Amino acid sequence: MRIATWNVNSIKQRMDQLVAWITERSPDIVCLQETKCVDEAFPREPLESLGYNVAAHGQKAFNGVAVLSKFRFDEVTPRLPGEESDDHARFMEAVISTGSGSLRLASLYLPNGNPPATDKYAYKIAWMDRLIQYAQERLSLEEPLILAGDFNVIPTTADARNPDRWTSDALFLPRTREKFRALCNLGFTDAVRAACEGPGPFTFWDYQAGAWQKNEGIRIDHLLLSPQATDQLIAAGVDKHVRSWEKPSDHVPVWIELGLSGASR
DNA sequence: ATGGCCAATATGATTGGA
Repeated sequence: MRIATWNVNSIKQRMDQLVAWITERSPDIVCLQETKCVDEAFPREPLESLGYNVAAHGQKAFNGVAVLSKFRFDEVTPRLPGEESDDHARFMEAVISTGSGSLRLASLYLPNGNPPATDKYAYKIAWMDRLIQYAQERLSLEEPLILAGDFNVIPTTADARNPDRWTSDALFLPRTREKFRALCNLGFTDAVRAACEGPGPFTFWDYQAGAWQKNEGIRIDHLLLSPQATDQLIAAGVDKHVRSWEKPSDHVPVWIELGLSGASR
């Protein structure tokens, strides 16, 4: 079974690329971020025609997450617990019935947090604390669990082409990386790092300053696997070539292959 | 050469992204 995550930077602007990539990669489950689209306007039909169930949680203009699944949704729960007043559409948990039992996953879009000296960074850190709390509770279920999405965290110096350029950025500050480590150390496996030696691979290249042409990339889109999901990990990778397509997102798809059968859909 | 982009909005300038 193949599970992927992709920050598409507007679902409406990226439908052609999304369909092309799905056709090429045939993922069973896709977590999307930055759909930038209210649920009523989400382009469900072309995706349903490709055989996916669609669960979207969006808002006007910014943020927005979704999950596409060839398998049935048993539960779909928007919003990260822990702060009722947080109205950003950045998180959706889904429980999915696969041929090999139940799989719980979250499609998440962690706050950017820049500039660091503002309440935006405080919001990022508070959001990470809430994510840690959520993850701790879910790990206690001892089930296959996957946290997938745009974490807006560069975990280590191996995850940026030029780490020096990111030293004072909210994506790479020591406090940010410390929180990410605290999350991972609950028992998650960073699937791409487990499968690929660094430095790289990267998942984001800025539109500006010829970042793609110079390979000035960073790795900020991650798939974190619970021990029970890690037991099934076969392969992981990044579809870098998608960044070279016409009208690309600034992020590319990241995927894992799990040894769960997809028998009954 | 240290700057260069892209998407959404009651839009022609601003905000957010990273």
